[in-house]
Amino acid sequence: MERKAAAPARKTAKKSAAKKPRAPKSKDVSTEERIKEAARKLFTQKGFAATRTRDIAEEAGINLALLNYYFRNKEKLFEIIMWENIQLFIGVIMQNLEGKDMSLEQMLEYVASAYIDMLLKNPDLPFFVLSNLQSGAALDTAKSGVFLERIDNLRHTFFNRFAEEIRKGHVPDIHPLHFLANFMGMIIFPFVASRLLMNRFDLSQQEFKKLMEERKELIPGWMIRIMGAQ
Amino acid sequence: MERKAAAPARKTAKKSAAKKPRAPKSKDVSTEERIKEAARKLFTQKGFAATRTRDIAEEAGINLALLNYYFRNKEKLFEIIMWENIQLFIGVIMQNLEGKDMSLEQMLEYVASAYIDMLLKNPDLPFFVLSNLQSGAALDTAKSGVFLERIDNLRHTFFNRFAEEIRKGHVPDIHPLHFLANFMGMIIFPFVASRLLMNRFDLSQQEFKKLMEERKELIPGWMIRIMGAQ
DNA sequence: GTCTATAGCACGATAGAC
DNA sequence: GTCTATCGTGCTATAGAC
Repeated sequence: MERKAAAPARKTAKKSAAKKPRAPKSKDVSTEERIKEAARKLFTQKGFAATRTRDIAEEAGINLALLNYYFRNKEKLFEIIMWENIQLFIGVIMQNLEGKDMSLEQMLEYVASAYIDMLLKNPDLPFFVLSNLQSGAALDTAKSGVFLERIDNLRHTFFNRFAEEIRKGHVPDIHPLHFLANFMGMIIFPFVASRLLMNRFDLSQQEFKKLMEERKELIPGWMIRIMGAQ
Repeated sequence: MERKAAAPARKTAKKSAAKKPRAPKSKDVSTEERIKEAARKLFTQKGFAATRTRDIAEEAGINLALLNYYFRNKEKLFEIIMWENIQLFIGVIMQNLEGKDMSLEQMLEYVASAYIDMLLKNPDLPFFVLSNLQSGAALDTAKSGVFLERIDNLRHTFFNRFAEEIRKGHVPDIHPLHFLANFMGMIIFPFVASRLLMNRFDLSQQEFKKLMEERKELIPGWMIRIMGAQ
């Protein structure tokens, strides 16, 4: 009857997993950390549903059972990774700005530069974070809400100073959201659309990276122009 | 032994599915179209892996087996939705621009306005499209490549005229990618981060929508400023 | 074309030896 | 702490009646 493959939906994932000589990780990293590292990589790249615990175990070079020994289950592990990623993602924005007494332009330069550096190291991060904060993502919608609250409880130094700055001098009639969206969009969007852009302009990874480096200096200038009195 | 629930990972999805009186869709819509509509909704919201064929069937008000009757399997159905979404997503950019002889500013206005209208109607679209074009997404990486090629085969009227315009007059030393990334980022990013922004600024859906409407007129102005000679 | 029933497998989680 | 072996179930896909 030629049945053979009733549920072949997984052929994709299995293929690349074939053998792999169990990554020669140094033993000085604890097993728990190895699992988290593997989970971070896979969850961040493929999302919750598309990642299988078996893959995490293999990537970490340990047995599947250990995953449930250290972290209770897949979901718990995901939430840990999720929260760490969120902190990384928005942490950049609010580190050490309080009390630094910078000008607006200096702030923009500082944040843009730090953010782009971080994104060059973690290109998949914005997608992961944003996607899991939007509704209807991997987790229960209620869960996203919890994270959003937790985010809000961290004081947004940059957001606040940014909004304040706008209210003070620049552009009276325009909602601060506009400028924040522009700023973050200019920084983050190219990473979210990197494949599309690299394809469009026929760029190598190196060339793309170089352009992103350029943006560290360009973006603050653009922002100043945009925020000038209308 | 208290086993009972060996794989409780699904509690989330099952809950909301409880009964639902089989949506009173009008009969003049073909079954095939109903399935596609349901699939578009769910795939776009939750992605490939997190969407179950059972949910699609229920959402469409038909039996599961019909899904495989019309479309061969889950993956085939996904590819159809994927491609239609891509066309919607980048189609806006290149409709009727050829031979219209607009100024740069007019082009920016036209595209920004059309794009934002489309995004207001399909807020989940950018996430879906971008996420599935980046590597390591729902589908095999090779698949993304196919789509990228297909995209490139559609002539990018706007991209071309945009890049050309930049080369002609404005800003000689800056790579066109920068401006395209800025433009698309300003348009698309707020939708990708809508939850975060609405939460941050304490906005209702209505208020958010209104701000997006504002951006139709603001973005072209900002772009002109940015692209002015440095 | 549309349904019910079910095959068959892959997954997450656990038991239990060491 | 770490492993192997296995359970129970959710899933996709199909067979087959109507």
